Amino acid sequence: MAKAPSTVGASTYQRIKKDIIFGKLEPGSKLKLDTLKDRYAASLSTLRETLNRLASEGFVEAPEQRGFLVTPVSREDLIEIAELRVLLECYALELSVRNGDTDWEGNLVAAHHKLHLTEQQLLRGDESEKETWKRYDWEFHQAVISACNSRNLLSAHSLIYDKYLRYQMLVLTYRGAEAVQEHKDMFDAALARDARKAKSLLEAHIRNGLEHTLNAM
Amino acid sequence: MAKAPSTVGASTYQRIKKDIIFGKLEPGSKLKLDTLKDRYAASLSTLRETLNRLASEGFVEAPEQRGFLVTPVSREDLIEIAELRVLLECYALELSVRNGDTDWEGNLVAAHHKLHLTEQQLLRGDESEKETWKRYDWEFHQAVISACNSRNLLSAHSLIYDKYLRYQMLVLTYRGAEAVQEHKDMFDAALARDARKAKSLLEAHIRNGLEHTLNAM
DNA sequence: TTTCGCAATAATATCTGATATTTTTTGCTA
DNA sequence: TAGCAAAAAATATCAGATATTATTGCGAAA
Repeated sequence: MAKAPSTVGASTYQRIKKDIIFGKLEPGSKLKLDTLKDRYAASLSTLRETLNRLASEGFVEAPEQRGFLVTPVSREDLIEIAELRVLLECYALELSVRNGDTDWEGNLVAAHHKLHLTEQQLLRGDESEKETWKRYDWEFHQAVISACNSRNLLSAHSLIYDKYLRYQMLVLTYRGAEAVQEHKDMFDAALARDARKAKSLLEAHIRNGLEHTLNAM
Repeated sequence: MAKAPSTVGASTYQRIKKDIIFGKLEPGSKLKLDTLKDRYAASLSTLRETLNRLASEGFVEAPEQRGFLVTPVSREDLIEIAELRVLLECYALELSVRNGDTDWEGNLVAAHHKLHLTEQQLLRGDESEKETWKRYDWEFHQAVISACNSRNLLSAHSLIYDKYLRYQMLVLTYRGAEAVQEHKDMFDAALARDARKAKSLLEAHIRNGLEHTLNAM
């Protein structure tokens, strides 16, 4: 479960990234090195390494000679990200559904099961597990495309997924039963190896999420 | 032309990246900090910042606790990158051809002109300008998709283009007249706003380049 | 009052050097 | 030759120090 990073650098990286995605570090806010030093208990050099990395991933901006700030958000940016996610994830899905073996199926079933359980909890009003839910959402989408056989594609997707996720966390509202159904349908189509159908369901799923998030912004 | 970066960090970044892409730093080779310190005249901290950035872009690997190395190359990786480039660039091309205004056309004409001139030189056997040629190749492909209206897409494309470029530089052979023709046809189709045709030409262009590079590896 | 310019203050980028850890190498033994 | 331990080399991390650059606040000029 990707825990316990051995080095200070890796751990700071994960924590800051998470804080950006989950909104604890507000979009557009200045990242003053001295402040971060206390907050994350890391040295200046380590922090700068981390921020450089996040800058190249696009979670942080680094205008020359002016330090760092959390990348601002905007409707246009969200739309771009959602469209890019559609492009990458649908493509990966197609490859994955074509290539997936028995292991892939097993993993997919497990991932959907866990996601589904958590979604049921949320529907019942138990909102205590939002972070868990998001992890399972990630694991599910990841499982679907995991057999695409392209590390490069997976890593591009992972980046764009995280950026999309930040916007979802920003508005903090749960789409509810519809999303549950969309996951279920997509899951079924993928298992049935119906790539075309799965793709169109996925596309709709992402577009609906986009719509929902835009309305809530 | 993106020159004269004001800070040491920015300049080191550009230089190392360039050296990786153009093969001066060999794939898989260890990047020892002390050595780099001399070679790039930057301090340890600055170097580590730079390498972290390059690591997150995928030009460098950073196995924990073991420093840095130039990302190795492989046939599979090249294929993945080429396919991803097809996906991103074709998509961006479609958007761009639909949205492009007069400025876009003007810029495209200029870019193709410069590329074409340099290609003529290369055909005549003047290989002295390989780096220039590649810059114009980039400017041309960039110009085609520049009106796609998505910063996120453009930056993803830029990254993948550079990775693809490294493989081309690795084999160092020029594809010649065919490639020139492909550029020309694509240029014409784009100007004529025939997105479908331009896309299929672009796809073939990239696939042919891939084939060529694979054979030369 | 608004604007401009400059001094004071705060923050950044960069470097050097030190330390604790971890990897890698070397060399010896079984 | 396999295997292990000491020695050497590198790494990750930190704590200052300095020069440079950005920001802020205030008084003078319009």
